[in-house]
Amino acid sequence: MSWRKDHRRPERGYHHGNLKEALLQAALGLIAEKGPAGFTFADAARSAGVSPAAPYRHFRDRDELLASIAQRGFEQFEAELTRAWDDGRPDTVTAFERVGRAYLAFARNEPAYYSAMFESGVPIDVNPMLSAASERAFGIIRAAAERLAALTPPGVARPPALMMALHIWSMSHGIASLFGRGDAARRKLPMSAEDLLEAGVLIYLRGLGFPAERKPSDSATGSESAAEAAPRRGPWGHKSAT
Amino acid sequence: MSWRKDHRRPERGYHHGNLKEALLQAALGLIAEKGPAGFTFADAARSAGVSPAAPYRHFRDRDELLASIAQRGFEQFEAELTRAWDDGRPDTVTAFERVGRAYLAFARNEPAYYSAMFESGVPIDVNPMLSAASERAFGIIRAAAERLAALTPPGVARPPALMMALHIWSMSHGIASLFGRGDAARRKLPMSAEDLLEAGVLIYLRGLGFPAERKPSDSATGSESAAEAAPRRGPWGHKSAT
DNA sequence: TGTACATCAGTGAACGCGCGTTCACTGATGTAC
DNA sequence: TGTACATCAGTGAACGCGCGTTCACTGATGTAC
Repeated sequence: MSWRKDHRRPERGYHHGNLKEALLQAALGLIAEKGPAGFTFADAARSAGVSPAAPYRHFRDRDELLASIAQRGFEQFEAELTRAWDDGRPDTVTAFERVGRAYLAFARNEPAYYSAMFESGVPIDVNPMLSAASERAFGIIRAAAERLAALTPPGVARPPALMMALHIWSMSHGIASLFGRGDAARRKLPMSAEDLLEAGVLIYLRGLGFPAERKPSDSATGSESAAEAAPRRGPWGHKSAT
Repeated sequence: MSWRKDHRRPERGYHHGNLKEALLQAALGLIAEKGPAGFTFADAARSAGVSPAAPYRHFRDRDELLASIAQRGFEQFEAELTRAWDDGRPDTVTAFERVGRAYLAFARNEPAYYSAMFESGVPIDVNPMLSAASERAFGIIRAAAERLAALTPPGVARPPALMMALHIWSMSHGIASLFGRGDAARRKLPMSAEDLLEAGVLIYLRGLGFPAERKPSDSATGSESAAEAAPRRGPWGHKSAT
């Protein structure tokens, strides 16, 4: 087709061409297989098909590789949460619950990223890029909580929006790490993790005055649909599909 | 004092005398230091002052040692939760919140046990003794949730008691693993983990109809104090002591 | 009470292995002129 | 367009290390008689 250099088959001569990326992918695969503690720098090199010394051209050590993966994970996580939140459409509560489901979906679909982010022991604070990425992801949850806080019916005592965000994050993370993944160390559940989280969030929201006393439209944004006022039932009535 | 053999000084001759116990303690200390992934069988032997072959007399391998620690952790955990629950005294809601605090306290005070139990990758299901111990610990939370469920005001939709127990467990575990320990990988919080959990549980309980519509006494047991009816305020009004 | 013997619990030397890391090197690529 | 040279990115051999595990062994303990 084309004779342009960029389109050459990646025949993998002496130079790999994109080893950094290949190492990240290889490590991700190994983490998915054996957990974040179960892969080594040499493993990643072997899996990428290069000599054990090659990774040193791209990462100072294993921790730097792991931190890169965690950072990328947080970025992808943020993107998923942003998409789910969809700026609070069609209404704040619906979007909020969707964020919760997106959280679990990420933990389930990207267990390697998730464990690199939360279970690998990578210190978040010491790496500015990493902690910024982490903050941006949490920022989505926090922004959603702030919109929710602005809607809380008057007269209902509520904590700061930050705290609400932390509650939702904690419950999501707790469910994800106790029940949300397929590995053998997790406990069996008589319901799906998704149903468990949805019910928990619903009860929590009810404790904040939602949706019984919910306003017909979000006065904070003035753009919510009438679906906002539709009555909601807990999901614990129907059997889980899982 | 006494010349009885049992009272001899443990002069550590050829025979250790209590090596199994010593290995468990040594491993516990190493886990506290470096995490459950960061210790080795040889480490434990060295730390207990014996040759690297000695542990094989007591444990098949590192996993069996780790499982023993996790089991012991669950037993101690169960004891703490039982003490905190105190059979629902002086009233169900107060005792329930106390269980939550005990959960966090255990995670904070016994991080080595906690991580062996929940973060070490030990498969719970395949070891009957271990999974039984785990079930007994969770049983305390479930029993508390069942008492709570029996008190739920009529007309308030609520999930099965098992699900309520899982919600509380998940939120507690989420807070403990994200914010509850001192290690560097955890995130900084503008409040204490205890306050965060207490507020979260209060909102959750409010979502179940507590305590606003709470009965003056637990009709389920008929033995609760009048404090049951006292109004409760969220802890988010006062500054955290931390 | 004493003795012979079996069993228990730990020793220490040895092994093979894979890891992290360094090193001089070399093939490939980019660029100045 | 061609050439010389600098730089880049990977090689492969080597090292020291600690781990898991095995092995024949031996000191200590318990017990039958």
